[in-house]
Amino acid sequence: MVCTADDLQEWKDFPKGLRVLLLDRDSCSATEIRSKLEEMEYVVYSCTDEKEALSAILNTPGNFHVAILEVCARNYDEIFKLLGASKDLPIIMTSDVHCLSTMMKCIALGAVEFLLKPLSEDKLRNIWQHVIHKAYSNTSKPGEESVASLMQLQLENEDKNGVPEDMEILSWIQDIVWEQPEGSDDKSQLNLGASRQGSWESGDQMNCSMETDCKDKDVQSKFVETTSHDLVCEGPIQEGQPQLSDKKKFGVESDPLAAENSIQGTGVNQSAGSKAKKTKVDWTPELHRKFVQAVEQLGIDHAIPSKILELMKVEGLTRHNIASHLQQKYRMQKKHVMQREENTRWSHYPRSTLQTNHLKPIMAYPSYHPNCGISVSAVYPTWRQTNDRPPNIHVCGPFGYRHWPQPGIQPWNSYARVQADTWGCPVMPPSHAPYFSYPQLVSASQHNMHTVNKSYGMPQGLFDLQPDEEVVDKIVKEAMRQPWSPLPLGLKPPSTESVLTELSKQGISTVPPQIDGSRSP
DNA sequence: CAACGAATAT
DNA sequence: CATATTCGTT
Repeated sequence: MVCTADDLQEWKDFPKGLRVLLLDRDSCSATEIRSKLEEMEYVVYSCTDEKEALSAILNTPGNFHVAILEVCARNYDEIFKLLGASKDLPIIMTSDVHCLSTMMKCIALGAVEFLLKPLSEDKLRNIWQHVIHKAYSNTSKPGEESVASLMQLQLENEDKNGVPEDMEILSWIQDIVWEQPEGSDDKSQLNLGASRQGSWESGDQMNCSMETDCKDKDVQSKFVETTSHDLVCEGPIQEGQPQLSDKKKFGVESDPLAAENSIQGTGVNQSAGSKAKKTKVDWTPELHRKFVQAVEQLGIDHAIPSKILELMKVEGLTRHNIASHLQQKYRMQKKHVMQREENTRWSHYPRSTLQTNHLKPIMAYPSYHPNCGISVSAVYPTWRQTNDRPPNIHVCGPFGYRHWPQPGIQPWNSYARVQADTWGCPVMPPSHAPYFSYPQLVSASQHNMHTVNKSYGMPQGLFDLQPDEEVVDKIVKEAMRQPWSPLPLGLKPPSTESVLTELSKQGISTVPPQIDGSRSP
């Protein structure tokens, strides 16, 4: 095979240096793609006709890690031969023609992904994932083993600062696995990855109708992701797609799939001419991620249902749905903040049981790096701070303590005009974080945190050191009675999720260990 | 009136 | 429980 799991393990700076075979008749487009790829430090071999590509693949097996092949009306047949010829090489098809059946055919024939042109950086950036997938799915079953190996990879990258625990790594992996830069069109990778070849039929069709309302059986497919925008969505939402006219060239019949981007569970409605999308919205992780992304994009201050709705571009979803979801999240956030609040008070004296043993005594004011705390927010990948917020923080009171009732600051449940953020983003000096907020894998149940963890594959576990429940409870209640009590202001360290997103946007796909600023030598 | 957030209902 | 629906405000 082209690239084995072992290769990957030893690969420094993966995916830099990944060798990409590029076939594009249009030299303009080829050049463009090439330069983008090269910016990401992929190594590109381009060719302009299929024969060349074919011989490159056949004669120098192992020379490429991944191929990007353009499909068009003219090379239609040859390209499929190419597809067939390269078993181990992950092949990404690309085209400027939006033709569903062609896409399907490509995928069915083994292409790992179909990217519609133009190929943005975002689309190209993650092509390495296919290499990984191929490599691991060839060695072992794609399931656990591969993840295990990945974990090992991560661990090896980790610079042994003792910070992350197994579970944390796991959640990294989860993050990585779940993390597709939104707005790009590449999420299909995951689906493909999960279900491997040929399963598109089930994958796609179910979007239409398969979802009968035999709910309650939670067996119901989670895979009704609302993701596959550009591939299939020709709904009203998307900007005009003139490409449709090209269909004929490819001999496609009328569009088989119509209401793609819609929420699942609409099976019921269909019959009635009107859209009676009354079915419950299932907030799948994917859907939720869209939501999250929308919120992030808007910035917490402006994340209101209608705007979120616009951004999510999910057909069938209503403002109410969003509002409801938002509310739920919001509440969750509030609750946590309050708890965390309390934790700051309780954390004056570091518990010995914590892995903070090797942390040195904390400085009262870590004026350095507001962001250095480890992800308190691991639990809240949701609310990324917006960058319009200056990095200097108002810390209330000395370390570990804040003057609690402090009049004159706005209520935390109104929209923040100042720094404080409505969502109650973490507000303590970053250096505190390690004391109480590691995503420890405490089984959340013992801490009454059940609401939080189970959803959306978020990293689990929160506050290791909780005072007795009733105490917390009491204080929480008190806090609720005094909404005017200000929260300390501060910055939230970016969530692992957003960090990873950002990194991947910058072409860094592995997680540098140093992002965890909390470790201490 | 529409959209919001909170409260309440399912 | 997760979502939907209702309610009072803006």
